[in-house]
Amino acid sequence: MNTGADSAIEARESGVHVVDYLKSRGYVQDISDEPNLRKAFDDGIVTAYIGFDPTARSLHIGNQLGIMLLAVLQRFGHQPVALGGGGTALVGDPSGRTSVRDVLSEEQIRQNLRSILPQFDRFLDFKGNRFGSNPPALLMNNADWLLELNYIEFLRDIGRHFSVNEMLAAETYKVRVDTGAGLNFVEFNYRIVQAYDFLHLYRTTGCRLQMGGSDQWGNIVAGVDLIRRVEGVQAFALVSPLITAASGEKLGKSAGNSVWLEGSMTSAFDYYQYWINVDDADVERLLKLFTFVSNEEIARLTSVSGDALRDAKRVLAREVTALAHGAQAAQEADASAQALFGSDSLEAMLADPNVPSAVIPGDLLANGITIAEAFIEAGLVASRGEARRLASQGGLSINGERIEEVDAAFIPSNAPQLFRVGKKRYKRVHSE
RNA sequence: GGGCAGUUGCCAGAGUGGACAAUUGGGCCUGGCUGUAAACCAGGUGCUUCGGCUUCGGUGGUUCGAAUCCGCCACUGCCCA
Repeated sequence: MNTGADSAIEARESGVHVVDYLKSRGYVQDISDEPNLRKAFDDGIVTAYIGFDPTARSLHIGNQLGIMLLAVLQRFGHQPVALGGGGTALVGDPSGRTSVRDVLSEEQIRQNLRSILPQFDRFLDFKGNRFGSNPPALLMNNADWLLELNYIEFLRDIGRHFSVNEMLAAETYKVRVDTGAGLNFVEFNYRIVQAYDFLHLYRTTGCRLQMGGSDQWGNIVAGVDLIRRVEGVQAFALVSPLITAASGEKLGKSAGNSVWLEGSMTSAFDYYQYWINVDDADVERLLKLFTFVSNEEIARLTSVSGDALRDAKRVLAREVTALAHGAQAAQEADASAQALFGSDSLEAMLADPNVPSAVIPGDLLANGITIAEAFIEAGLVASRGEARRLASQGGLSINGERIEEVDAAFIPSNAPQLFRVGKKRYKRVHSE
């Protein structure tokens, strides 16, 4: 089932141009000067960066497209830079926001960065030559240079290159001004700060390409302009389309919650489930964007329709989970999914250590609890009222038996019991 | 600095003294049909020992009774300077 092959590495070996590979995969929405960027790639190692906002203590699926862009470039022998926005997060990007963003504390951001940075490790190679010949990826934090900026110097050297008229005309700011939603001065400066990042990276690492989602186009081009004005050098922008699920929902949202890369926030099992549950219409696109499965294999997998498309989803879920959580975790998540959904075997589900489990402590059981309370203890429902509602709608079961009366006494068992809410939420519950 | 408007449940947004746990839409959840998909249909969506209890930016009042009236505070927007 695991295809094993890495289409980016194969493409490089067979002489496909990076830009063509990126395009064939659907990563490219816009490039600032494609002919010259192609030339730059041909002439040697290109250093490229993407910024990541440390607004939470883990990256989520929404960030993963950017990681993939970096990962592809590295497989083609170029140098990716993952930039933690420790400094810019203190400012807050107004792009795509209709209201003023909450600003996190410096300490909060620092903590977030510490836990985020290791997550890149599975996708990128920080030592070098893991994908044939390739330079090591770099990890940087813009707080390192932004925090020590001198305001007056910055205004004099950088600020003078920016036209307020031009900025006000930009969609990002215009929307906020026109709708009267408000835009404070700090946010207004975000673009300038990000442009400065690009300049700084050019100066310190020779970075000449910034990538990102299409919503970042304006910010990236501002950096390209700044580098041209200050250094007289051509830099490039490459942005990917904004990826939304067929449902119109933002990618990476499950029931309105983000799907995280951090296993303690979203388990590998749930992560796998997110991908296997994607809309039929999204499978092909997601395989191209989030895996290294070859174009031919993807075409083959998605040429079918109906039920058979589930094989494609399974490949998607396995491959992406392997990237984010490792091959072992992907294998286990896949096996668990088979146990839960592939058969009706209660024994299989109960025996599966990868199905999330919960423990009901003995001191609670000593006094006797109701079924509703047991579900609350297991973390499957929030309140008795909810348990009652679900039961009346036929949504609760233990070991496959529908619960009719949630106020009945819960009967503990020495063996684990399979609690279920709806079709997809399961827990193996142990009574102590 | 001055004038005006606003702050309601996950979101949008009704409600202007009792019939309000609060109309409606979206979202979400459950059931049915299915393929762990989509679409569609139905129900649900504060907590509860089912007696009640706690919610409408914060706080203090008025009143038998306040999301609704009054004072102060905070935040947001608009207009003027």
